[in-house]
Amino acid sequence: MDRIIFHIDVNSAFLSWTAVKMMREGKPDIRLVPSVVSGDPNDRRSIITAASIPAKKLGIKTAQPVSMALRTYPQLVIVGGDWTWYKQCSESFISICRSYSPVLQQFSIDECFIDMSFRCKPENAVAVATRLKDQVRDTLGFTVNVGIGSNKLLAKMASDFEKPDKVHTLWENEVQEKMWPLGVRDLLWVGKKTEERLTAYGIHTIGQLAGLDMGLLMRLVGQKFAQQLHENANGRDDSPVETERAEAKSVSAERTFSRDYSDPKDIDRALFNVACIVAHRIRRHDFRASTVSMFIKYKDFSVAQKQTSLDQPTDVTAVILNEARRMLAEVWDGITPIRQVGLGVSKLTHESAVQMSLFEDPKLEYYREWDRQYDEQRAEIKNQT
DNA sequence: TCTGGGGTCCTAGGACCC
DNA sequence: TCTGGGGTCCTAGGACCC
Repeated sequence: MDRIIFHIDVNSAFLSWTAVKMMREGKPDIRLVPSVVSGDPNDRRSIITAASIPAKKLGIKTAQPVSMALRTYPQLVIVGGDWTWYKQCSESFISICRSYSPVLQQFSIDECFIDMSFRCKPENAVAVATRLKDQVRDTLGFTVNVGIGSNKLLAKMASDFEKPDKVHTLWENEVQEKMWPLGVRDLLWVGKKTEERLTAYGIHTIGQLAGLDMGLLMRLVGQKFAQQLHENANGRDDSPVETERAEAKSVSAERTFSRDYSDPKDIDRALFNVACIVAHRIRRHDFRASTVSMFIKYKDFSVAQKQTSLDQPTDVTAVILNEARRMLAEVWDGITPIRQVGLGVSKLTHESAVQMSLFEDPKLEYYREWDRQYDEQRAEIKNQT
């Protein structure tokens, strides 16, 4: 049976959500002028998290440095983000979508898929999607695009057509007309590198990709990816709408310095901070990690990274930090300026560590107590906000 | 102009075991 | 003494997503 999938995507999410909040405070609608949301508006190293449509028309793009956008348009309105507010907006948005179908997969903070197969007929899908989109706009104050297709890929591609506040269909019989003329870069999973490889062989459109010889495609992008690209370019995708949220497979944190640092004390302080954040996060989800990884990024954006396996899974900050410090000493000469440090853990389990008191570091109990106090303080700070 | 922060999945090569 | 092949785990690195 043919499925009916909706992909709902908030238009310029962070920017729209900030605009709604500002308007409640009696301020003008920043969606109507060139404006952007960035991490820290005062930091020259910040990049743009979301841009208004007028800003996009000037060539300002998401992920572009703020300083670059200011050069394009000095009067650009720059606002900071508010995660607490964004989470509230996201929850309200998702709950409206869920009222249309319980078979919902949240794809990110501002996107979801719903399976409407048993909820509407193909011929009234557009009417239902329009109702959903209008309901979000009229009750929450921000707009969404709804893409309709017979699978997730087509629905997602459709929601990316003209914006904002629009409903588009991309049924299988429309693939040739609506999707094949698009550039390969518009196909989901085709990024910069893949685009370069494809255009080097004269493959510019999704239609050309759809008809490409599999042998050649495999040599260009690898076997598995080739198969997926070939299916997707032909509009095929049998992945289900996953209602269960998958458990995290890794947790990481990273910090970019306001300028490049080369003093080991500064680097160690940053490593300490990210270790605290990562370890706290895994404890909160009752995880323990068996792999610790760290990386440093230099001025030229080249990265040196290391990863190591632990004998026993841990959630102790000091254990994770120690491994990271050891690896840092292996990859860094102690002189070359560093732009960014990061630390991550993976191979997560919920197993409690096997207690081998005979061999266990006697300091471990002290470390755990330190972590308990850290977690308590974090909880207090959270309660205050 | 000078590039954030948080994730997922895949591939390739080496070590080790049978 | 020299040889093969498969399976699994580990690390490094690359590409993509929002």
